[in-house]
Amino acid sequence: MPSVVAINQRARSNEQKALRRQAVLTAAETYFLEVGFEAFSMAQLAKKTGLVKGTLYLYFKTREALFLTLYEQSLIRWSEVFISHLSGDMTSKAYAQMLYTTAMADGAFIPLLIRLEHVIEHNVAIASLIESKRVFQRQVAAIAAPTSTSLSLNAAQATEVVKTMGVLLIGATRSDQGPALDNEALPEDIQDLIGSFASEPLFVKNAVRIIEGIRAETGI
Amino acid sequence: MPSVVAINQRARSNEQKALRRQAVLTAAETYFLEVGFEAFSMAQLAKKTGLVKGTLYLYFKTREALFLTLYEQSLIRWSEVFISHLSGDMTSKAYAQMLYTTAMADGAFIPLLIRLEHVIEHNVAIASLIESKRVFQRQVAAIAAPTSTSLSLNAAQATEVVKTMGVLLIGATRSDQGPALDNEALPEDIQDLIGSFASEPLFVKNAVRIIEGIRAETGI
DNA sequence: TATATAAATAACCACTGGTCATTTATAGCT
DNA sequence: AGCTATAAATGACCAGTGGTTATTTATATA
Repeated sequence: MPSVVAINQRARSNEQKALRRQAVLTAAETYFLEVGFEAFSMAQLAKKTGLVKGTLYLYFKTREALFLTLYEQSLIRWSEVFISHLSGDMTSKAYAQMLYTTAMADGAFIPLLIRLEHVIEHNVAIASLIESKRVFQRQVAAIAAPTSTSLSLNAAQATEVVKTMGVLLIGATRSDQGPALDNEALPEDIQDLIGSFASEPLFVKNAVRIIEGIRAETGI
Repeated sequence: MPSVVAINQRARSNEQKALRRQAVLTAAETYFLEVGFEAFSMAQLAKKTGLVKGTLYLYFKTREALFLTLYEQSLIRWSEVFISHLSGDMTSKAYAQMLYTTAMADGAFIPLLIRLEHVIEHNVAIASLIESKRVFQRQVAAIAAPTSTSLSLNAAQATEVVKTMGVLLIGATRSDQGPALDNEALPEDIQDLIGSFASEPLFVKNAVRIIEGIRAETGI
């Protein structure tokens, strides 16, 4: 009764099935990091896993269901890293910078987050969607607690900061999602324009403005 | 020499071709508003225009090239409406509210804006991309000028406000892009969560924080 | 060792965006 | 008025997509 499922073996126990499912997810994440969301094909993923396309649909109802799971995992993973980097007393700038750095360091998190509502949530069972929202809610709470002490905010303020940071992160990192125009054949004015949307300062500066704005609203 | 191109006629002059191209764009926008980005198919669009799929590719190199043009047109259209609603002296809240309202009123603008970098720009000739960025730059400048007087900011601050508002708008309207779960069969905690991301207050509140943050940085 | 079960398969489906050799409307010339 | 060169329009075609399902087959159990 092997607990590891080799290729060409069948996953029969629940444990084996969970293992195979996770193996698919791991392969999917690697493949996703290679080719991105749009070029990601289920047939290719099947080849990478050594399974066949139809088998993948035994483990995930749709392509988007797979991505939703990938998103949940990356959200949890990033949250834990971010929380572990929060310290007792931080400036809003240090906090924002740490949030940005840890989020960017997780290659899958932002690209998945960015496509959540537009694409991923549109081809998923409602039950999965609800489950995903609950995971989100739980992670917001998990981050809000240390945020409250790090930034000396009350609980409601900390929760608002966390939620708002997510919103800002999505907007600010948009420029990183454009095509890779590695060749600097772009005219200078366009390079300047793109440069003025560099995601890191865009995020950090506005995160600070928002956090300080929330803090200032204390007594009102 | 008719200047209007009827169906089953051929567009030969440049003027006729431009007209037909615009007719395709108009049909595309209507169709887009009906079915959204993901369900939009070139074959269906062909049927709606009375042309044939291959003919569409005479006017647009790719599906995304069509969407890029639609985006440019909606950007210009919205800019003009927004500018026309700016007055000499506005609170940052009134300004933000007007920006949000006019942007939402244009059904195509935000859904296209949101997909610009992730999808649209990835299947378009570099020349078109550059052209599109120039249109963007021009509209930012066109909005920044009245913004400067409306909010009593200097030119650099006004430009930063305009650019940052775009970033925030994308993040804040994300929740509107989720699947239409009209049925209130959602559990209450999920409804509350979704409610806490209502795009309008999310945008307006944080826009004010950012504008006031930028204003406060004047003397530094 | 035989059998029931369900995991895995492979052929299949309708569809997609995009291409291109062929057809044909028509502007301009004789 | 009729001819011809041009290029707009067509439709058949392509490789690929996400997803389905009847069939095969590995394997736990009796």
